[in-house]
Formats: sequence, C-alpha cells, structure tokens
Amino acid sequence: MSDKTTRPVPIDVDPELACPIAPVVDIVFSRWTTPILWALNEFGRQRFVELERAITTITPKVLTQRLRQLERDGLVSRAYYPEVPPRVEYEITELGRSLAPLFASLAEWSVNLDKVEQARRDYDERVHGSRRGTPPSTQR
Amino acid sequence: MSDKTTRPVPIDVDPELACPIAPVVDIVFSRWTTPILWALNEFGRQRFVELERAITTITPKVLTQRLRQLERDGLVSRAYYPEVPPRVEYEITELGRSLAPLFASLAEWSVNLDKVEQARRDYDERVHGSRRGTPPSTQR
DNA sequence: CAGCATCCTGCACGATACTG
DNA sequence: CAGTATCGTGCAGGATGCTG
Repeated sequence: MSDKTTRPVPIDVDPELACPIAPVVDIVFSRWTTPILWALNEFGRQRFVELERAITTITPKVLTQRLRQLERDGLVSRAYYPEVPPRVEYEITELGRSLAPLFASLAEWSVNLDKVEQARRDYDERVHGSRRGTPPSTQR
Repeated sequence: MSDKTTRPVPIDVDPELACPIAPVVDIVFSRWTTPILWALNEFGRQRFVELERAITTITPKVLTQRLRQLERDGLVSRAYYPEVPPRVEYEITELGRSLAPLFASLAEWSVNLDKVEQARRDYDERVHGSRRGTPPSTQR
C-alpha cells in the first residue's frame, strides 16, 4: 500500500464542485432515463407505444415526462406525424449516442454483479438476526 | 418499412432483461451514492464527519443509510475504532475501486454539459410562452 | 464523534378519465 | 395512438432529540 497521502478534503467545496460527475449522473441516470436511452440506442427509433411496451413497468404519464426531459436535454429527438391515428417516433440524438461507450462500460462492469450479491449475502449473514431486527432482505 | 433493421422489440422482455445495465445503475448511481463513492475514491479513506462535510448537503441520517448500503454491496468498507471519542473510517474497496474507469468515462462525458445546457435553452425558447400555461407569478 | 429513533413533509409516481 | 389533467399515495429524505 502506498501511503497515498489521504490529503484533507478541501473545505471550500460546494456540492457541485465536490463531485464533478454528479451533474452527468443527474442527466443520464435519473429515474427512468437509463432504460429509455438504452432502448432507443439499442433498437433505434421507436414509437411511444413501443417504448411503453419495452419498459413494461413504466406508466404512460411518466414515460411522457421522461421523454420530454430527455428531449429538452438534447439526448432524444421527437418526430410527430399528424396522421390518423397520430404517430410519434422517438430517436436518440447524436449527443445521446455519444453515451454509448458509457453504456458499454456499465455493461462490462455488470460482470461484478455476482460479487455484489455475494457481498450482500455475507453482510446479511454477518448482521445475522442480532439486535432487534431489520427483517432480512426485503430490499426494494 | 424501414430498410434500417429497426427490428421489432422482443415482446418477452421483462424489466430487468430489457435493460441489462439497469441493475448496475441501481447499485452505483442510486440517490447519494455517486458523490460518496467519488469522494472515497478521490480522497481515500475518510471519517464519517469528513464525508459529511465533503457532501455538504447530505444529512447524517441519509449518509449513514447510503454508507450501509454501499458497505452491504461490498463497495465500501467500514472500520470502527472504539476510542473516545469514537472514530469510524470508511474506505472504498477493491470492488469499488473497479468503478474508477466508469467514473473517468463520466468525467469525460461532462464536456458535453454545455451542449445539454444549450439544448435546454433552445427547447425552452422554442416552447417559449406558447400555450396557456403557467401564468407568470400572477397567483399569490 | 457516529450513530439510531421518531415524527413530519414533499413530490415522484400510480391510477383513472378524458381529448385531438 | 399519444398524449394531457386531476386526484391520491408511499416513501425517500429533512428536522430534531437522545445514546455509547
């Protein structure tokens, strides 16, 4: 172990400065944005109802909200065709597509999910049932 | 028909299968975990109060919750020293450190934040004040 | 210092109904 | 089909107070 100078944290940091990647996370990984962006990036342009089906658990209201947000952020583009019945197609933008390597990194890291699950088992076992307790598991 | 292989989305996808990176996002980028992991990765092991100060806006309760979660997931280790006053030091684990390239990707992408902000301005201008909406502060 | 217990609040999201 | 409008709710998170 190199004694890597655990240098004192600068005291003047404010929330945004403290963690420069936080803003990106807010934009890209906020509530439902990941599956939406991923689906659009993976399967190409899709209609509203297709997205709705692809992300089975989302409600149309929230899907609309998130799509608007992503459109506003320039990550997704919306094409409206005033036919009957109306048709709307969503597509990932160039800016959105620039997230692809990020998603790839994420996907790579997912090989570690077993370790996480193992760590959880170890932890839960270590905590045992000691103390008044927190019924095991039941997270989310 | 698009000649562009917008192949139909498989219908049998369930939420988790639909987006393979979602679980990773849940673990790594859930509510306050990013600044915590980032701080521990950047500044090395730190005491509770140091983290509290580094992430200025977090409350001790929530910080505890998130640290427990990260500890359970094996991303952070907790060392308790029963002195007076007691001392607790948190450190990122090897597994946690394996996220570093991911954070680096995030940091790289943050050069695009201007584009996002520009897109927002464009969008807001495009929507302008059209439609009935949102009477500017007339109420109360 | 490093927490846990308790109470309280906001708002993110679900459910439902209705338009173009 | 692709949304909006409205109402209701759970629970993440804030505030406060108390321990080892």
